[in-house]
Amino acid sequence: MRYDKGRKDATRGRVVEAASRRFRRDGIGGTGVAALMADAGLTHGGFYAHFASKDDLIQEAVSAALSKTRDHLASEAKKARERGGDGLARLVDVYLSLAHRDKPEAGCAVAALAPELARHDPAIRDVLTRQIQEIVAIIAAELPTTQAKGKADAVAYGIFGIMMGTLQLARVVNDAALSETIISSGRASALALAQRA
Amino acid sequence: MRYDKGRKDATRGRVVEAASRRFRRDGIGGTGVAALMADAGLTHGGFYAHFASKDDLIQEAVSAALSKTRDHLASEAKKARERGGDGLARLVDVYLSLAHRDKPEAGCAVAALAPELARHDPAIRDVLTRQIQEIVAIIAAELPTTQAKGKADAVAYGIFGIMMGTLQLARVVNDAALSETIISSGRASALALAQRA
DNA sequence: TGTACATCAGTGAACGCGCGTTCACTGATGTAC
DNA sequence: TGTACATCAGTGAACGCGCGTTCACTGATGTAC
Repeated sequence: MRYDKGRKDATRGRVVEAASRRFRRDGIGGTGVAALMADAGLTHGGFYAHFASKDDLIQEAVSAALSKTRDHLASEAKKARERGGDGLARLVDVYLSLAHRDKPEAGCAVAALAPELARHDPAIRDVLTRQIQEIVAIIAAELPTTQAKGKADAVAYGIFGIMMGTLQLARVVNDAALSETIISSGRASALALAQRA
Repeated sequence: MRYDKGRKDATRGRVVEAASRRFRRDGIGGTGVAALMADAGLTHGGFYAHFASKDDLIQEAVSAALSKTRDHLASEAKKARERGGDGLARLVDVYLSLAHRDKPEAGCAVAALAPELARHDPAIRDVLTRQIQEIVAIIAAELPTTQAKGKADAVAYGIFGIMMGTLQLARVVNDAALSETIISSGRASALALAQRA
């Protein structure tokens, strides 16, 4: 082995990171292999030394993005709880924020890509399914009263649906005031739903 | 004029209809001009006798799709009300149904295309913004108690967000049982939200 | 310590293909005589 | 009523371009001597 053991892995990580940002910002179909390799400081030809195909990268990049979102939401909720605050309210505020609306490339991959991913390979959707369940479990764990697990999960799916749908609505609408109204309506609705648990 | 006055308009309508179905099923980027012209029984070259560009058609096709969804939801809610039933419950059931989940090409264009449309021209998003407001107004009109309009609209945005987010979740998940659970959770949550108005 | 070498991550030209768009044309049609 | 004609909706070859992928190569590197 001529180069450091870690060097190729580091490069690969840079490509995954660049792809995960580009995909969320421009869509998967809207992101070419050449563009994301350039983001990682490489030329397009090197791509196939790291990945079998674009589909292979999609799976990894989407998975990496969602893991980060999951960890971020969990840690923000935990921090708020430890400060004596409301973990769920913090989670909802972080997700339904202007910062998240305006930075899709650093945000939730489900909100950025759900319809496009629904048209992709089962392999990609398998990974996604597991990760959605993980995020929903984190929401369920922050729900106020402890009831039957099924009930908490049902409410948590409703809350994730409202967060993700509201974020997309706020992004697609072409009116700044309306977009902010939508975000605060979504926050209030998500929290109201939580009371029901 | 050599052909009937209505003939060209009829052809144009067929192209818009074919496009609106294809876009919702395969995505806008995933639908080529040649494919949608073939759906309408024509060859690709004729496209520019009817539309200035693909973007021009996108605006019209998305608008046509959403108008139909709006009218369908409004008429189903009205019929239920006239039968003495709950208009909003009917609207939610129609939207969050397995039939809607499995037929994106005939369903809500916002659920099928929101993230992709958010990346398009302001002209397209302008039309969309107006049509989303119309759909939300229909939901608001079905809300149980009459309160301040602002409050009803806020709740209605929450309900539309939950319907659309839940439908996308049910479509992207690769597990039939989970998908059905998500849909029924979404229904219950949307209805619970309505009680709050 | 200094040099020759084998490795292999990364380069960039080339591939076949489908895209949106253009354009010279064709041929079915309604009208004028 | 029958024919010649002008119209123009629709055809299909061609365009330049960017896509995902392949492949012969280059050159920076760690190691062996």
